Amino acid sequence: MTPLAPDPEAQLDAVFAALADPTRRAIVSRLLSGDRTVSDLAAPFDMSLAAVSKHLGILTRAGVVSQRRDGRTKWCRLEVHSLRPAAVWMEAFGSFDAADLDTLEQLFALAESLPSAIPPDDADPDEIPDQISD
Amino acid sequence: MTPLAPDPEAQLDAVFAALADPTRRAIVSRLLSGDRTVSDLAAPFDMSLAAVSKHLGILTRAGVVSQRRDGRTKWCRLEVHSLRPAAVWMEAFGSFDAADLDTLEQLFALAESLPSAIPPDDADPDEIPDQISD
DNA sequence: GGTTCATTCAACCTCACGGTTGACGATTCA
DNA sequence: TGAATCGTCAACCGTGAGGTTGAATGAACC
Repeated sequence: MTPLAPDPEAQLDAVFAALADPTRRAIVSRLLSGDRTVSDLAAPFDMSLAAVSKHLGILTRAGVVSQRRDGRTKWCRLEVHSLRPAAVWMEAFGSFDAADLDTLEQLFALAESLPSAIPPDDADPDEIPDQISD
Repeated sequence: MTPLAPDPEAQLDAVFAALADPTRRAIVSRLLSGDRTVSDLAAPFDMSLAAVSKHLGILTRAGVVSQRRDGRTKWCRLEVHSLRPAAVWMEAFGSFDAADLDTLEQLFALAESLPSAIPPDDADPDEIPDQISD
């Protein structure tokens, strides 16, 4: 499935295009919590399994997701490093410098203001409520 | 031409899709050095002016570029702040290593649960120059 | 072997992209 | 006034996205 396109321009094309869809962004977000199977990833969406399989194909061709076969199931893994060039591209435009640190700061401040939403580094992990536990 | 889509999810769609094209990324890059006219932006490309005009339409609809008319020429300006939500999304995934993914996951879940965590960019009217919509 | 489960393939639909060309409106200037 | 310039619009073409359905593949289970 040609996991990586050699041309860096085309690579950016593929990654940005892969992220330009809410279903695929949701898939990427869910893969943050760990590897998942195709049908597991497809479960929350109101569309056919074939449609999700296509989305995963686009993510895989863009190098954002890798797939490994285990028996009759296929496990999908987020390849975070593949997002790096696109992130660097956006950084290059200063879009993340002043104003956006502000936004992140807001986000983190917000996080701290809520009880045990995001624990500090030395916090006990058991405190985390199961927000993402489908 | 509806410069900004209100739905943040659709906003991400539009910005990522706008950046998923090398011509449009080159346009955005050139706009870093300052405002430019449409034909000035079109000059380096081996395509018709109408094609570049379409690209600018896509960038404008995504809010990445604003246009103001001055006589018979139209000046295009890069709206860096419009890249912010996409940059936050990307940068978060791209720069945190695996150890931080848990925290990141919590952060995103939190951000989604609070719609006003990332304020929409139409909040500051001072920043927006006279956007003349044909 | 036959069946069920997990996933993809193939064909089809609709719609939008990315490009072209030609006509058009608006503006500037001789 | 008339002509040149700037930019968009409209129509068209080919391609691919995003979805459907149904059949096909491949592994696991009885």
